[in-house]
Amino acid sequence: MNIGEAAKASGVSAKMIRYYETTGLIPKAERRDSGYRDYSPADVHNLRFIRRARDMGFAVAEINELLGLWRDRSRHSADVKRIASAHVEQLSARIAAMEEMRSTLQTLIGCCAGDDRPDCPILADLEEPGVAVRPDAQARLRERAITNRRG
Amino acid sequence: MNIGEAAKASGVSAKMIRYYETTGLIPKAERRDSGYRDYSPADVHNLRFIRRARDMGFAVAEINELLGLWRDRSRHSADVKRIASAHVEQLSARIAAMEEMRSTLQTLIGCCAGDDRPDCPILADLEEPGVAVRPDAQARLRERAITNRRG
DNA sequence: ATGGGGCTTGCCATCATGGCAAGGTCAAGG
DNA sequence: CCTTGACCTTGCCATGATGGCAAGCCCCAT
Repeated sequence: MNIGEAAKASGVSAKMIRYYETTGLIPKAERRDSGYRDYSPADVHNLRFIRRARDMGFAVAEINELLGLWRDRSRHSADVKRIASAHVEQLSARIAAMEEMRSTLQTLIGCCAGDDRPDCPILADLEEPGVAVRPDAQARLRERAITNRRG
Repeated sequence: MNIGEAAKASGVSAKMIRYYETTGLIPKAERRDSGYRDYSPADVHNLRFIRRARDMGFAVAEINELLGLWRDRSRHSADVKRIASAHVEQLSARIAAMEEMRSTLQTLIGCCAGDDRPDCPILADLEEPGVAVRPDAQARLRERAITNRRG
């Protein structure tokens, strides 16, 4: 199986398959006389595992650990669970940070006329945080944003 | 004002101030005879705007647009609002993608004993999606989105 | 005048991915 | 058999925002 076929079958691009090989995430592929890499169904199975883990947001270093545990028949599921839990924590932290950004921006957007006049609470807040929108107005707007998405 | 003082006053690291200068986000700083960059309070004001916009997750290219509108006294607030709204959309998309990852992982984690035995639904799902857990969680992950960028 | 801290530039690294280019290989059809 | 087009190879460059390191110069206080 050529790298292009393996790519289609696994969902991992040929470019990334080569990259994973150079970084040691996957073993070096067999080569044919032509120099072409040759992949077995087992290799594709491996790649699909990687692809799936990437889809869940795991970093390559974490996937390396997961692959090790996957291969280790005497693994402890606690180790897998610990990696996954740490990743969930990381996801939660990033989600929270982005939600805070979004909330702030939605408040400001809700205060912006969005017409052809120059006055803009969004710019005003970037210039001097908290001056353009008083906290109580912010709180009201946040409530509306949550309960009624068209404020 | 030296770059270090400007950095402290603005919250932007000296390194990033130089970077913003090379990329043209901010104009080239005045230089003293020694070659040291010299910053005015207005420069710091500029940098704080940038810092704040970064805190809200705007990319540097977007901040460039925002700075242009900030300086333009004949701007239309609609243009600012459009940029901010687009960014909120982007944040929402990333948040949704990460929430789906988290949801899937939490389901799997909830099915994992987390002990010293090797059986692990997390690995099982990475190997063969949807076999270890209910099918509805599987359907969600099929949608794959761009998720790894910082907000 | 000396020492320590700040400034300069420049280069490297991150992380996962895409793109481009020059050249070799394979398979199908004339 | 030869051409053609699709595919493979390696290698280098770019991304985006940030940190680190290093060699060398500058400034101020003792």
